[in-house]
Amino acid sequence: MKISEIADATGIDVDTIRFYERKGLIATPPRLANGYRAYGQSHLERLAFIRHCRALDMSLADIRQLLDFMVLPKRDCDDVNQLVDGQLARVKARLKSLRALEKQLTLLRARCDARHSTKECGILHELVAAAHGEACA
Amino acid sequence: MKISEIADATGIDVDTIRFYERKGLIATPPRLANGYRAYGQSHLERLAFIRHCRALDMSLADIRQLLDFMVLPKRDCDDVNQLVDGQLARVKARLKSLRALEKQLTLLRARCDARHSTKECGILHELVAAAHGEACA
DNA sequence: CTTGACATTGGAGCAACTCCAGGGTTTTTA
DNA sequence: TAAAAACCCTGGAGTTGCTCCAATGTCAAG
Repeated sequence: MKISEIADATGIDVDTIRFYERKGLIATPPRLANGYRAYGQSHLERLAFIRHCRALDMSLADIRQLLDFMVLPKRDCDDVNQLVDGQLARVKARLKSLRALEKQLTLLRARCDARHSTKECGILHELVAAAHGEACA
Repeated sequence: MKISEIADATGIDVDTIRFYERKGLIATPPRLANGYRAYGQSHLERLAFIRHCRALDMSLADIRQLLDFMVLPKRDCDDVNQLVDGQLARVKARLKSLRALEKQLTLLRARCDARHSTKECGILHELVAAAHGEACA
């Protein structure tokens, strides 16, 4: 497989694949006579795995760990569990703060629907006032 | 005010304040005889405003726009509204994808509670299988 | 035989900081 | 009073996960 073919097969950008190689996430593939990278089944599987984990928003560092776990089976999989737990915790935390954010922004947006001069803009007023309040709190 | 004082007052890191200055988000403050930056009330307000907007997860580019709107009042504040709407849309989209993510991760996590060899780890199996499915879909 | 699509490399750029070295200044403490 | 700690300065590098670029080489089709 040439790089664009494996890119199509995995849905990962060509540049990104080369980037993963530089980062050591995938093995450097053998080359054809012309110097083109020649990928095989193992690369495809590894890249598909990476893509799936990235879709779960895992960091490359975490993914690297998971890949290591697979290659070097340790005594137990507590490490894997911890990793997923950590990721889940991060996602939950981010969800919480985003929900608060949505509320704030919705309130803010409600401040301005009618008025029509920037000087009088309810949103800007609100932002300034809120900033004031925060600075002096 | 010296930089660490305004940093304390606004809750923004000293390095970040200098970074904002380099980026042109705040005016370059006058200097004391010894070359230290000397901030005044206007800087404080502007920084507090920036901090508040950052807390709403707005980009520096958006914040720059808001600051411009305040200084140069235009005919109406549709621009401000659009900006906030855009931000709200981004937050909502991110929330949606994070909720899906949370579900996925929770399911994944449920795969492994008991088994205890990495070779047998339900999570890893699941990730590999899912990646397979995706690659062949 | 030229045109176009692909491949290679190294390096720069993005956001939004964060940290560092290597210097100078001011304040505190012994 | 002197040494130590805490602050300030600058310019630049590092972070994450790509993304895009130029300059060059290779290959398939019309």
